[in-house]
Amino acid sequence: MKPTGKQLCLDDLRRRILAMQVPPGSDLDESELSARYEISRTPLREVLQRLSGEGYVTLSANRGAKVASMDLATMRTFFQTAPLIYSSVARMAAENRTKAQLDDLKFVQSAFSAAVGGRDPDAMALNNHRFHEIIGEMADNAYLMSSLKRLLIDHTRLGQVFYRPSAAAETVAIRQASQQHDAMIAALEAREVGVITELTLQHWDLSRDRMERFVRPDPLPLDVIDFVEKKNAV
Amino acid sequence: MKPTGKQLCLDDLRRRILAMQVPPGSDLDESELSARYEISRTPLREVLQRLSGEGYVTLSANRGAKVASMDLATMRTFFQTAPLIYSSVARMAAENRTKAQLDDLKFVQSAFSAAVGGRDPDAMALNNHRFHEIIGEMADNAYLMSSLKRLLIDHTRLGQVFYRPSAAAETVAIRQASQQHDAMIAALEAREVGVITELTLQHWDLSRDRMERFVRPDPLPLDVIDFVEKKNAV
DNA sequence: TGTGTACTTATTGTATACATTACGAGATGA
DNA sequence: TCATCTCGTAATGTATACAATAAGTACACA
Repeated sequence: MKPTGKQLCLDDLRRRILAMQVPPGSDLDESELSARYEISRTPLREVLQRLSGEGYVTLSANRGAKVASMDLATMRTFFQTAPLIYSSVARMAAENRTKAQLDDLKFVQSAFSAAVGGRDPDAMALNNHRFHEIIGEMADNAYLMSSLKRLLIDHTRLGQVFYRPSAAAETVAIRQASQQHDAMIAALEAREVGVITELTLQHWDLSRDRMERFVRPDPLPLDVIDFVEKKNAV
Repeated sequence: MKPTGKQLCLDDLRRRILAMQVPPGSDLDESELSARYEISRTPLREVLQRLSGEGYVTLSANRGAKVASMDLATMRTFFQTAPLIYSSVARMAAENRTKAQLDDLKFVQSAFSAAVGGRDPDAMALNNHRFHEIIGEMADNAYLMSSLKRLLIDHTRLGQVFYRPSAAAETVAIRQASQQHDAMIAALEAREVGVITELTLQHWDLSRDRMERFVRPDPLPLDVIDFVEKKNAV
């Protein structure tokens, strides 16, 4: 069964937004997209409506679709909300997970691990996204799932920095994150509620630390600033 | 500016679903609805897509739209999740509320109070819904808002019992709820985080108590059962 | 009588033409 | 030179015709 162009469009747009291949706030042109995915505007618009419902894009009347923006206010809310939802979801996941979901999770984690080994930032980001989405599915809570998915969109987009190691410290952190994934799988398998909650918060702290470092980077040492100024003066 | 039929359709469907005028799980026929609201199927489908994103309806491929169901599993999750989200939202609302939002809230509460006086169950349910939605807007947290809105849909639908007083105890509870609303407004105005959290949980307890009583009603006294059996035997 | 199968019908999904709205370029005036 | 208005163009929003899919029904056959 050939995947219908509509489904392809939906998946691809999600992927491209998560990978920041289309930057936050950018306009999405209906004609252009319908041509690209070879579907007419009617189903394309349904895709955009759906992406809007999921928080990937925002629609405004007579103005079309924009990729959801990530301004400072949004990010502040993100950092405030994520630990609450993540830990709640993790607890419920340990209580409600099924065997099949656990197998899914292991499979995705192996893909994530492979991506780390192969230094493929997009594959890392997307598999990490899916990893945490599966934990959401395990929790089996439609109410929290909607919040979680929205958080994960922004988390994955912010995390792009994380998975594109500019410094050696990043690769160390990525391996540490991968190990935390393994530990989380074990805790979920054993239904250890206390352990999964603690691991989830540690995992969050690691991630937050990296992301905040990006938002507010370490100040350059004075001599470097000096160097840059001299260079610009030439 | 005449409200476009599409907006009317959206609002009316939401209202009717919340008021249980269309029961959970019932099918929504596209042709019928497009005729009723005098819009063509294209914009109607966009309305359904949107309602699906908000959790009012569920869509399945080639099977159309159904009003979101309320099975036992859903309700179990609801009771588990609501206090977490409600209290978190309330706290943030106290921190972030604006004057304009507070005025909105007072206005809606006066409408709610009037509905209580006028014994208008639909107006009570809808104004109560809006009351808590405004508190969500005050919190200014897009992530939690999506969860909150979904919770409120089911809360309002379950609450239909609450606002259609069969026993005298219900009217007493409704007046108590209304007084709690007033207290919550005061706490939000004063930005008393501790107070609003406490009030929110009390408000929840009151509501939950009534709803659970509906789900699992008090058992009939034995002599009544006896009477019913005799009657059926005739 | 039960079961499987082809056909009919009703409903959803898609394409396309048309209507409407927003945005910007250019003209006109102060 | 600047502001404002008008109009053209390009986008989004809507209606409708058509295609594809699913459910129901009648019929044949065991």
